[in-house]
Amino acid sequence: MVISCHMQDLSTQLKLIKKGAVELISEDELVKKLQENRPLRVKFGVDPTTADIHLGHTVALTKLRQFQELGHKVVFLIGDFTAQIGDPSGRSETRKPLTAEEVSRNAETYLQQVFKILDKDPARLEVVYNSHWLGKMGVKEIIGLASHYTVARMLERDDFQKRYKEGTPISILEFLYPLMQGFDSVQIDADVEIGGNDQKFNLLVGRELMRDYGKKSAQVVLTMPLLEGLDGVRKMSKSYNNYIGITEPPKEIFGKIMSVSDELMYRYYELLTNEEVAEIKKQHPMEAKKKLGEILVERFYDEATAKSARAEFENVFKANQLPQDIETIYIGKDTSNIIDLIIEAKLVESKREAKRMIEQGGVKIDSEKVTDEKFLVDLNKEHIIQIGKRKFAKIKK
RNA sequence: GGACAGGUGGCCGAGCGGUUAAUGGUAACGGGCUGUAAACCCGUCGAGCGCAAGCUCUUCGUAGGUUCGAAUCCUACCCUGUCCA
Repeated sequence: MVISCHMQDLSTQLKLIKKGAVELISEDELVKKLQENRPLRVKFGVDPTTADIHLGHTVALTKLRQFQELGHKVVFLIGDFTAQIGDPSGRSETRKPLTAEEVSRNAETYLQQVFKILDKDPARLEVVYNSHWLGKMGVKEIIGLASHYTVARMLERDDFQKRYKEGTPISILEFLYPLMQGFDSVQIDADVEIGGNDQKFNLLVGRELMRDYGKKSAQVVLTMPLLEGLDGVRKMSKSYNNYIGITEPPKEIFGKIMSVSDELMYRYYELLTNEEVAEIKKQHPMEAKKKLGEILVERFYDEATAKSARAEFENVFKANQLPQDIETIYIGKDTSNIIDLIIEAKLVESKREAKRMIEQGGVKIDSEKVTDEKFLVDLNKEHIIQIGKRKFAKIKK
């Protein structure tokens, strides 16, 4: 396969690359690189600290895909070594380091999900692991690396500075992180590195290190906005539990989108779709939201699935019907009282919680609200139990 | 190494010998309103037993101790921050 002959003209490339980005450092340098008319090496690194990719990650992945479509090569870096250190970026406390096993397990599933978005063609995608070089460094080399940066400069980083002022701990380990990430760029010979806005500092360290290590040209830095999570306030993150995972079931993705505020919906349109936000705002918000749900489900599954996710939603919540596929739970008894039943079905965590649910009118059997805590359920017949608005289960003996 | 300050429920943060399963905020959950929106309003929010009033167990960094009784006092240890070297 010929790689470099499909290069688009400069202004077209530049326009697409800048679309949605927060910052490009520097445009001049990028132009120079593009003018060399070769596939650029576009670095993107992830720490496989969790196995699942969520919508927030797809902002950058979408950008990478665009680079691929422009004929460039994505160097996808799995930070299997750095994941064991724990990057504090964007958070106010030290992250727990992971074990090697956790990391490699995560990396595997992570890649599977990345392939849903990126082109797997080896001419367009290279996957590398930073343990290959970082794992081999000796103390001498690490000290050498550390000598390239100063404490004062480290403390320039926003979150370090904040934590330092607040008196929250920063371990020396964490100072090493940006250096290692930067060293990755040296190893990879990155032309461009993409990252979230919170990564800006680390990405810039990469630029400096590349110069220090005598590279002809340093990487260009392209930062993308952080996607707000479902609460609309904090960034989307698994640890805040405000995320939509791309492997989640279609109806979950659709449902979560529907529960988002209108304001946030438009933000999602801006960062995750090609739609014109101004056009979208002309529609009824609910209609627009359903459409967004469809677009996203289609991206991670397919069109038919997207359509049925929407139909399902309309059935369950508008027409007040039951979902299509309810999990069936088998209980090995003829009868059971309602409290034990929903505990056994793992719909609630404790008896106290079960009682509360009933007291507050959140438990339904076969669409009938249960008010009696002692309600006895005949399990020889199949029943449908509902807890709250969205938990359903079929119960059988 | 020295001098201080601090470690409380998912998070923040009061309490500083009994009235404390522990004020308040926030998150979460249930209900109402709605477009399963958001905002807002009401309620719940360690666990087990009991129809209930209530009873019991576990929880305030860790381990001991004092006391009729401790998150609160003492001792040791661990962890964090500030200042000095």
